[in-house]
Amino acid sequence: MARIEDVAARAGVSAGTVSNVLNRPQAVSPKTLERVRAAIAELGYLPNESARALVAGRTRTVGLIVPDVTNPFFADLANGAEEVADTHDVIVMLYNSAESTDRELRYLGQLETQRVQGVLVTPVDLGGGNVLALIERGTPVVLLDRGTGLRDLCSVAVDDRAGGRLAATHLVEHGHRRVAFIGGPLAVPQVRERLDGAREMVDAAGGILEVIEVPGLTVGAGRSVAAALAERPPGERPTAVLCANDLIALGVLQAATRAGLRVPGDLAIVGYDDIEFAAAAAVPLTSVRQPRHQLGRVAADLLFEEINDGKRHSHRQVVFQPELVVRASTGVQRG
Amino acid sequence: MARIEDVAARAGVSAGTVSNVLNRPQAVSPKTLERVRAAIAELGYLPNESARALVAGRTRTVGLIVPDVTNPFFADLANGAEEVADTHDVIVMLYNSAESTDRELRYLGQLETQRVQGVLVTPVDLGGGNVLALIERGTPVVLLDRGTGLRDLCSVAVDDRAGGRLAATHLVEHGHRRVAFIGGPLAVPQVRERLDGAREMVDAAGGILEVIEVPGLTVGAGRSVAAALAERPPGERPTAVLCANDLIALGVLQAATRAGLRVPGDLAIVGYDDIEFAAAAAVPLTSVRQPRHQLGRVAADLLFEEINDGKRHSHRQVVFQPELVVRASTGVQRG
DNA sequence: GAAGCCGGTTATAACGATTCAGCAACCGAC
DNA sequence: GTCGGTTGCTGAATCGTTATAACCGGCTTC
Repeated sequence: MARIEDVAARAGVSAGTVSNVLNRPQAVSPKTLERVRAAIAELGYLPNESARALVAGRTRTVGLIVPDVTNPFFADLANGAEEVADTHDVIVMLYNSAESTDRELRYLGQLETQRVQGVLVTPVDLGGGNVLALIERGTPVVLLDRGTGLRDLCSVAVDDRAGGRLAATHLVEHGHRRVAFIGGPLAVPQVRERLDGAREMVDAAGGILEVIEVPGLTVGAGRSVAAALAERPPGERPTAVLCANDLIALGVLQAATRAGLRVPGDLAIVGYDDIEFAAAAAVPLTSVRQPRHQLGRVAADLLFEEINDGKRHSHRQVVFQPELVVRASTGVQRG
Repeated sequence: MARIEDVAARAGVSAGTVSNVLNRPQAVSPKTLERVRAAIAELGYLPNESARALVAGRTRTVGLIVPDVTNPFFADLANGAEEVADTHDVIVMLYNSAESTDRELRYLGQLETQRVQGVLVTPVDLGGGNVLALIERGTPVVLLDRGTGLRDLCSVAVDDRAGGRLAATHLVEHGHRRVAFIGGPLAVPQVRERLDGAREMVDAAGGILEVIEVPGLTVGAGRSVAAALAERPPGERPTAVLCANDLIALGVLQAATRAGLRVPGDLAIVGYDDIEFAAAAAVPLTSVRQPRHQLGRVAADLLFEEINDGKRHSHRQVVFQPELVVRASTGVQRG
């Protein structure tokens, strides 16, 4: 593969000039510029990034570690981050930790030996143990959607409590007074916050919020809860459920329909995340949407700010507001 | 950040010895080994990959470009590839082309300037135009799940025709003689092959296969087809549908149930891909499963074979056999 | 006692780019 | 015709690592 010297020889100039053509073309005369460019094209020359990184002391890459690539939330977020990185001439390396601390640790290590400029990461363990070591050794890090508790770090997140309030307010305004919150484990901050927000509004309306904790945010969990709810006499059943994510909501929808409950007539449903399937469900789902793409963009902005400002950078925590998308599963005004 | 010289100074040896500790510890005396390792730990030294790559003339990375990271098929495939890469001490860089030729081209370019050892890619355009340039300049490439037409390349894929046969045979054995195939665009080789396989078996059984082409493999497409089918008088309606993927199948399931058709009583449904939602659907879906993980592993194996064998490597096309997962949507034996 | 060997170590030369001081050629101005 | 000032290019040093040849006591071996 052609090196810069080969190009230089072919164009009859020195290597330094070729480098100038590549990096500061305005410092080269039009005539040689053309000659060198021709040589580059003829040889199919591509600069060696390793050599560049070595002399520059930094690579042109940042890392992005998400807990689940198959979740559209993170795919959109990744796109947003990439757009911003692009404007900085930086490549985003994407990794899927799959919620595994081990994988996260491995990837962080890889990114560090690769000397990436910075890392965007949704930490698996909320204390951010793996991440702290990186930071101490000087790699800029921005936290995504989790671990906002860590004050001396940049982070972006969505206000889950506000999301809970949004969903609950919507139900209350539709006349619901018996509402169930389905989600879990409650130890997950995201779930907890959504619950707290919901409780706040239901309480304020003088309603009753029943909390049904489930082991995971899955379709299966939603189905078994709905099956149990359907068994109750109508008077002891909530008229609406607020689910911690759309998967649970879809499960509830399936099992409830199956058991003969009509949605939203007998049971209104609100989901969370607004995944693609939410709109495509048998009864399109009302859901809380998060500004995913924007989240990625701002996270990347913060990261580059930190990279460029160096020591005199002050960390910021950005919190986005979610938005309610109303569809058929909560029906029309009631009561 | 600490360099190898810093470690050497601290341990009272030369840089060469530190390098030996890292790369050929058996060539170093136990005493100095220990001293050097201690120094490494104390300084938190991490070798600079750019420098390593520069002298080695090759990086320790390969690229993986998939058309849709959110599709579990590719996520599993990526995991398989990564496992293999791990045993070669190589990092997998993951990219999402999102079916965009532009993005694919950009990523391929990035990978090439990064001097990756090789690339695994599901080409967006089936001719593989973008990919050919890479290959000509000497980067080993293995094609994933597409573009198997290109003979002088390594590739892995799943036998879609066999998948179609598998699904159709299952329906025929359950007594179905009026079957509809729903999928499209038919120009997509995957879809076409599945259809051909299905036709083969339905024809052999003396049945009738109706082809319903849809613009895309989406839930919405499935729903509108099912709505139309439900309008027909029972005698003119197929008793079973074979869908080109699970999303269509889920759409059909929803709309059919909605219209009062019972699944599988009035309409049996077979999907394709066996995505997670298939098992979690209102009526769990019979579907054709592909050995996704294995696909990734073998693709990576082929790539490393090519990387290590160099010129005297002969390209291979590996084709996997799919597997039918029977669930409730095709019910019990009929007729 | 000289020659050869051996494990363990060091010094040195790459790898492919960028940067920067320095130099030649040319410019208009006096 | 000489002088400062550009402009455009070259040559050398440099980044952090690995590979390799050379070295060096200490030990056999004849």
